[in-house]
Amino acid sequence: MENEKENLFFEPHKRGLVKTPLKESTAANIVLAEIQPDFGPLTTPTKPKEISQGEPWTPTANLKMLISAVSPEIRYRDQKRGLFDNGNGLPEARDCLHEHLSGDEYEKSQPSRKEKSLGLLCHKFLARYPNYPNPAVNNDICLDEVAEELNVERRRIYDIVNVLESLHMVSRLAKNRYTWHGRHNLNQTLGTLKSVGEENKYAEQIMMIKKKEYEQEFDFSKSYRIEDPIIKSNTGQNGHPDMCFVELPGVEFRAASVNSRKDKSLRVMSQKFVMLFLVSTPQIVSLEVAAKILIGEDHVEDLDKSKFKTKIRRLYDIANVLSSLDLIKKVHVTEERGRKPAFKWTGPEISPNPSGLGPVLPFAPSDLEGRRSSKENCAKNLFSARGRPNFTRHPSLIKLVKSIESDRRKINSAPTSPIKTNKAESSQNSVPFPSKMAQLAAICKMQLEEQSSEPRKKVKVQLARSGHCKPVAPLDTPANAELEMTAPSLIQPLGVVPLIPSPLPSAVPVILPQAPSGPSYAIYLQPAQAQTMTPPQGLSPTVCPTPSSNATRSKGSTDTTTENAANDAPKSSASARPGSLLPGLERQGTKNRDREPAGERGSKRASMLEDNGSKRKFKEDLKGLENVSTLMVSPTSVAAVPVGNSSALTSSHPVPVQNPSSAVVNFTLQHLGLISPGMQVSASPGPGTVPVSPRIEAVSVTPENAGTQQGRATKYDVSVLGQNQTNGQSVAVTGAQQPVPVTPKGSQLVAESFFRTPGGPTKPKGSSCVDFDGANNTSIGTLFVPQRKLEVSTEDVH
DNA sequence: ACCTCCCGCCATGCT
DNA sequence: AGCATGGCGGGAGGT
Repeated sequence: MENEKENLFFEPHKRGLVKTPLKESTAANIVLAEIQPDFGPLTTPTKPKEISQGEPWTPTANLKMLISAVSPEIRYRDQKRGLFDNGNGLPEARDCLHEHLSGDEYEKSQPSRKEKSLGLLCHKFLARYPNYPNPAVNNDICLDEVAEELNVERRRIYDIVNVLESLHMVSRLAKNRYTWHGRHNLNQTLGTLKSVGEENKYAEQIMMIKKKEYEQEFDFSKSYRIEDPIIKSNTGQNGHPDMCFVELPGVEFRAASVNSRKDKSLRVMSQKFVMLFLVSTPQIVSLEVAAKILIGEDHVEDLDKSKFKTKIRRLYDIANVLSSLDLIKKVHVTEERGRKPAFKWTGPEISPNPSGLGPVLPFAPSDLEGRRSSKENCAKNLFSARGRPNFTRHPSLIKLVKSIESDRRKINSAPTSPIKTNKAESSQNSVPFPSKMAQLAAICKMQLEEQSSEPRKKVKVQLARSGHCKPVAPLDTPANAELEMTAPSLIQPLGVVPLIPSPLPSAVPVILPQAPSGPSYAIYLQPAQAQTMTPPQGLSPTVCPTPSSNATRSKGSTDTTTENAANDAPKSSASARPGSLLPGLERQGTKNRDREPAGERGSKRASMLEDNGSKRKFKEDLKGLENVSTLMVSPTSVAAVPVGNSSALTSSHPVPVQNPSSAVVNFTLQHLGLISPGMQVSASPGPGTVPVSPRIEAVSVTPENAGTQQGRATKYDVSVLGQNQTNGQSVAVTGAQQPVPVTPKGSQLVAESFFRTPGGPTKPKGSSCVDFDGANNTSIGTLFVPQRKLEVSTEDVH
């Protein structure tokens, strides 16, 4: 992680490949990762120690040292590592060592549970490979070797690889062999997942669950049950396709065995989990909700507690890997029920790349190439699957894929690399260290960044500005940026949020045509399901935006204020892939991310507002809301256009849905009391647009591993509900995310935050937020929700 | 006591 | 049969 830079174009662990005895490898040593690029293939593995500790020259290394100095835990770990290094993986050696130790000592020498965590292991694993591998090089991964080198059971490697596979960061080549793709396809994959998530109406589902919860809450007599009629109905009827696995051509599973595998549950779960983040507005997803949704999709019938528990366990596994990838980070959402573990998306903001609008990040030359041809391929086999989700592809496809890949390699050889160098920074975040250290780490990081990436930052800022100008916030993402450049016309104003539930064009699975530049994705559906998919029907009407949130709010209001969330977004994202080709772009994405919270902040305040309306009343309100929602916004549509993604709109909906009428919407909202009279939701992103976020529930998000993300403690109020609120989304789309045209100030802020945020010591709760981007800084308006008044303000609260 | 999630049994399915 | 995969959930470490 930390040193990805170095890894950039090195062949992924050749050493491993050629190396004979794995044992020598330094499993432990690699911990944070730094792999020296040049281990010769045949050379014996260099001692990890050298590697890991001798990185002084790297900024990362410095950071580590600092952290280590400060953190006993880390130091301890390092020490252990040292031990191992000495023993160098030879079990015998280690044992001997242990023999000399007293029980106590022995214990200490034993890696603690934490040190064996999947997250850490994943970091080690990732450290072995460059984020953006040179396709020309051999990027094969031998699971056995990796397992040995990392000193873990192969089973654990599967856990990691399966998740990576779900993101197309690796693809299976053959038994025991995978190919490392790194992040080349990541954005594209995420875009696809987002599209699929939208189609699946995950946003709606989340809302429903939330709603249910609220209702239950108020209904004391009811005990909390996982099984929900709603869910069931959703899954069953709403055509929720039980999509199995979204593949990216060229990266698909090649081994028949794998393809045939029953469910690929971990992989599928991982994708779905990611989808949830991508479609929810505050990109925060609680494990509980995620588990319910995932279960719901599968077999609602069997929902039971044990299943739920199991699901949660799996989600933790997945979350650990995703966290290592810096795509999410753990937070806590405080609701009436108390603190609930949740995860916040910290990955790049992405725009759906469904039908063809370009993939999110077409930049990489390599990708372009692959994409080109992939489209065709995909389509064909999609349907191969018959009874069960079949991942098997037609032979011809395989050939295609191969050829594509070879092309890709040729093409890619030089490409991307240069810029990527910075990634190290981002990865650093991932290293888990005590939250206490987080700040320190953040600071260090900041410093490092400043030192190393000044130029880049500037770039980022610039991009950000441009992004602001863009109508839709999401556009800020790299992808968007690209879009903008290439096809400005495509971009739609925020207002464009489709209020009309549009039947998903893509209903049938299948292939998501890529933009010209991008490859298409094939979604394998169960045959039966595929059919179902089409009608968005059932659910949409029901969706009730916020009601539940309100409820929550009341109770939760108390908590609400409290938290700080880390908004590391700016930093994390920025740092995340410094090296990437699209540094600037990515950062923008980050910005967007940051922005999102803005709306939430408002909600927080709202939370403060007290309502305490009677439950009954609340319910009534809910009902009203529901109706409204039905009337005005289809969840689906909302979901589809999460953050005002122009691309999404265009692509997903063949016919750009025009906002029926912002006036109508406003009227409705006002009428319902969802927004204050003064407020306006405008269809087009413009100044004055009011981002209204229905999420009433003010939830505070507390970043958990500050360490990972550089924990800056910034206050970040998030309404949990926001995740799903349809309404919220719809409304939010309008304004919140897309701040008005960028004001100079805004941009400045951005820049500022960019630099400052990370390092900033914890801000007192109240403070803050400045980190978000300028866009947020404007207070937009107040949203009234039944009983509660939500203040939607993007501005910095203090 | 609850949250996390490691660990490894064992089913599944390919070779 | 043997091996690769990976579902699954008991139960233990952490807080």
